[in-house]
Amino acid sequence: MNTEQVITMLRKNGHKVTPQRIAICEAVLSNKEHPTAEIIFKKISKQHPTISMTTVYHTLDLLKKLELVHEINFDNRVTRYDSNVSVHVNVICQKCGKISDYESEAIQSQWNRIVSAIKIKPVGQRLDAYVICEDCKG
Amino acid sequence: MNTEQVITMLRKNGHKVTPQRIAICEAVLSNKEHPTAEIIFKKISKQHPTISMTTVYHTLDLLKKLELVHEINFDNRVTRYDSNVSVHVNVICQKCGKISDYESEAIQSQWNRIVSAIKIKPVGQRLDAYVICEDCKG
DNA sequence: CTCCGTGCAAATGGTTTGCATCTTA
DNA sequence: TAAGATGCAAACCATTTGCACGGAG
Repeated sequence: MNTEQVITMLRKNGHKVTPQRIAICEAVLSNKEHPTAEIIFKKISKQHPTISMTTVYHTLDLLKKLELVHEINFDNRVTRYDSNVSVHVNVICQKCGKISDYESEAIQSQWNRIVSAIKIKPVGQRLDAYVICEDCKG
Repeated sequence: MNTEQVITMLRKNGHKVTPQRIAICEAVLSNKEHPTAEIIFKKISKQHPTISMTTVYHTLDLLKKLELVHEINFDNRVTRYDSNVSVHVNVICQKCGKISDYESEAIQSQWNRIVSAIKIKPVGQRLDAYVICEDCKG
């Protein structure tokens, strides 16, 4: 999803296009590491020194409604935003919290078998695998 | 997991056995609906009128460390506790928030294929499927 | 010109922490 | 009796809300 597509998407749904919104959209859609609102805020602050957390939260809510991002909580308290809305596995280290995404045809088809076994048609999904990563095993 | 097993588990790990702990353990381990700390607190309050949220939180943290429950956030803000630590799918309605568990040989084996495809040995997992349930479709 | 978006400041509320008292072992 | 558990009250802090100003359409 590039900048023009985001702008089109916003206009199509009757939302205004502001510099802040463009910056937030670009920041979250390009970051594959499940950033928090604060991480996005800090990234954008360099270009938009007057931006506020309020606007970041409002815009992320908007993107959530437009189905461009998913909201997920890996650890407590802080919400993370995932711009990968396709079927994938989040591999999360229990010690250091590092997150890696795995996405493949195989994962997709195994998941399809699971949902058809349950007889549902999900509108979304979340697959987490908790591990102790190599760095933390020592 | 019954009461005696919980008591044994606590003692084995050097923790004291108190009436409050027994009540909290029984409440969370018998409730399959992913209760919040407050739900557990209210359930126990009838038998233990002086119990506090502080104790509930402390005990749930303890059970988490002993791997008897998993901590999960389906919606924002409030943490839920899942006493089902086996491989299963949480089917969650996006509208009303109702949660159903699905567990089967098939799900277990498809998940095994996914983790072996990624070449990891997870210490735990979480599988969510988001749906709009029949009641909310109308 | 109108409506929506922005951002400051204040409120919210689930969870955590400090600490004095009580209980288990 | 010592180490740990309980529970009140206060602190915490990510997120939400109220509101006045500003910019997009």
